[in-house]
Amino acid sequence: MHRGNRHGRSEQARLAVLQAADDLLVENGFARLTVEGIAQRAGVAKQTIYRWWPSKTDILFEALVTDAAEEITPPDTGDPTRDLVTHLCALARFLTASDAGAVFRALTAEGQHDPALAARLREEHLTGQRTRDRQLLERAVQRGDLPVTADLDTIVDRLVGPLYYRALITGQEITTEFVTDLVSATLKSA
Amino acid sequence: MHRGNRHGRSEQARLAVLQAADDLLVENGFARLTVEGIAQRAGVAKQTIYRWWPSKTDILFEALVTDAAEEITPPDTGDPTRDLVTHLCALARFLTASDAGAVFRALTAEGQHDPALAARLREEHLTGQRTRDRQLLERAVQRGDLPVTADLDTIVDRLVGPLYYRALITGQEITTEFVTDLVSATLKSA
Amino acid sequence: MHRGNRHGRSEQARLAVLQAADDLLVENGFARLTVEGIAQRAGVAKQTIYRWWPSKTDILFEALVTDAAEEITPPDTGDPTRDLVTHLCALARFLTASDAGAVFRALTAEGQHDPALAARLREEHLTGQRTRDRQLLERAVQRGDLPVTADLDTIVDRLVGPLYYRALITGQEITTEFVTDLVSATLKSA
Amino acid sequence: MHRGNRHGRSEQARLAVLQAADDLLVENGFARLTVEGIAQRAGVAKQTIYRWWPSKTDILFEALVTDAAEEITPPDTGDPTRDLVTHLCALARFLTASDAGAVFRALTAEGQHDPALAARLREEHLTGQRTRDRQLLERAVQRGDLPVTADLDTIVDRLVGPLYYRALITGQEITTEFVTDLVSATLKSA
DNA sequence: GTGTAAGCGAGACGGTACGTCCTGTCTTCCT
DNA sequence: AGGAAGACAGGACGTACCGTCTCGCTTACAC
Repeated sequence: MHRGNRHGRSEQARLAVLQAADDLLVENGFARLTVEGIAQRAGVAKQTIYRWWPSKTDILFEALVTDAAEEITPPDTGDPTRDLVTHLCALARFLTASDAGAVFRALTAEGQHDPALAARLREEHLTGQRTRDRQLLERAVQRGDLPVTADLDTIVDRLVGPLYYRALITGQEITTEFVTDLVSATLKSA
Repeated sequence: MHRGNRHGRSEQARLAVLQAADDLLVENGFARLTVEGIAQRAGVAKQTIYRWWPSKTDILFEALVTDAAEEITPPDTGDPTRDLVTHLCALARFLTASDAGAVFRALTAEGQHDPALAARLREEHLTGQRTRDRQLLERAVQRGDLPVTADLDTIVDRLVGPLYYRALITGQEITTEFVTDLVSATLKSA
Repeated sequence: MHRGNRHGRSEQARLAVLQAADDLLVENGFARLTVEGIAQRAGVAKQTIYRWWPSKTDILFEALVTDAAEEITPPDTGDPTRDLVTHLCALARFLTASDAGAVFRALTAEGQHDPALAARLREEHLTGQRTRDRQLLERAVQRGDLPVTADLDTIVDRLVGPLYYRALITGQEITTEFVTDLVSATLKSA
Repeated sequence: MHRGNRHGRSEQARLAVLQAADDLLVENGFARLTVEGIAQRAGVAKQTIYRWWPSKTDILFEALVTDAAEEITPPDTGDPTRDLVTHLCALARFLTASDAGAVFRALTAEGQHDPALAARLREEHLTGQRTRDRQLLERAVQRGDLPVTADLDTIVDRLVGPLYYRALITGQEITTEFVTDLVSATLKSA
């Protein structure tokens, strides 16, 4: 089980820690997520965690970046509007129902009182996410569903903002109908 | 300075605790906000805090409800669109720049891993806030700026969602222009 | 069980700690004596220990001073030589066979690399012990068994030195015969 | 500095370790003597230490045995009493003022809670030391300064006991006068 | 006007988790 | 093959707060 050598860390230990952190977060919530507990669950020494991750949020961070991209990569069926609805529904599912989404919510929460974490979250996750969101709008422009003059960034805000709002703030359900109406209204007004 | 008597709690202690909690949250962030610290800053015994508030989030909660309503009560100039822009700008300022907003962000963050807190936040703050938000739309309906068939709740989501998204998630600035465009596009498409 | 109040510490906790430290030292030896272990055995929080004792040696110290004096207070039968033998045998037993003696040996050991501890051990234990040792010699002087010119401090060294040497260094048994011979030879040569 | 070869252990590394252990013991005391620190000071890998010495006390042990004998080998001037005083003064100096003495004190201290170490210390150091001590007494017997019936082992105890006692327990200075008186009194009473 | 009871500041208590340090084992590379 | 490097599991360290408790003081109503 020991890997110890001069050329780098144990991949086994790294994955065990990420998995344990993910599991414990989902099981017990962020408040009860402790480095001590992660170490025990992962069968790893605390020092090994502190050696590679400055804090427990960094562990979650790594877990998030690893998982998120694949879960919410937009489809491309040739019908931008339909793809948009599909993609936003996937995003809603990610935010409300997936393990990675739980990690995202926890990190966003921490980011409220930790500007550095918030910044890192934007750089390493949100930027990529917005790029994926934009792709669909760019295809819509190409198809003529949106005017070339449209401010796509603002439109992204108008599309995903209500989803994040419902998922993180009000907790209202995000139905397909809600998404469909949101998309059609937003595209129409652009 | 002791109040000690058989008929009720010390208002002085209550206010000192709320103020201390608010200050320490803004100064040090939520992570470093401790009951121990609040007690010391407020010149109050820990037991006095535990006697009246189940947890430190309850202290913040009381501080929020006290402050929030007055900061974001919508105006009524007779011009619903203009009022809407004014109100949403005030909301944006509340979310990003006020002390009460910092408390709101902290509680929303905690609510991500504490469903009971999230529910309470909705009941005691968000519901009232959405009611205030809706009032403007109802006036717009009366003025004929919106069709009577419009689903006002959904429109509220589309209006405030992007603001919360920028304030809590991306951290992008919320300019008057952004709000103005958001309002006109949303009303147009409804 | 809790005492917590403004008028000082819990005597119960104090005694539990002293007893646990004493027991664990005898059972496992000094090397395996940990604050963690003492706290657990005593049913006390680590912080309670750190609050009242700067280090684990201080705990042992308190245990020693409490116990030692009564174990090795010299007798007075009117026969100084006999009393001397009795007393030195008691001292030998203390050094080699008693719990308090185990504590003494451990602290003396620590004192080898901690001058402050060594000094404190002298002040608070050894000085008293030597005073008790001297009393017998003073009585011997009064009886005429020793010349008034005798340097009693030096004689104490010659009497107890070999006992400490056997007990702490060579581990040889200290028989009554050895003590008897030591006393008679030492008194004769003084 | 690398020796890495196929022909047995590096004498260079061995000496560096012994020297480093000795230095660090004198500089920082036993409590702060760590295998990690010795390895770093000696420019040697931890594993090299663990390969050759079971524990850090074994390192000190080897250092002691190497140094001690030569420091306290008794002289032979033909005057046993004078030699005895000289030798005991050398012993006192060894115990209180030499580097090897510091190692001896540290090991004796450890021996208080480690019977195996204590036994080894007796076998490999103390036995030899006592033999050297005895030689002088045997010469004294040959010269007629001591009766042939004298129990030399007991006399050794009476001579060196007070020295160890002062050096390790009370910390009193060991003056030439003290030693001279001790020797004359002891020989007289034998 | 005295007695009683509730709220108060204070702070010790048993605990949990923190982040650091060192141990002794192990693996890999270099010589 | 020996030595250097260094990652690993384990576990004690001393610290910070947690939430509970008991204390002795200070009121102010109730008798």
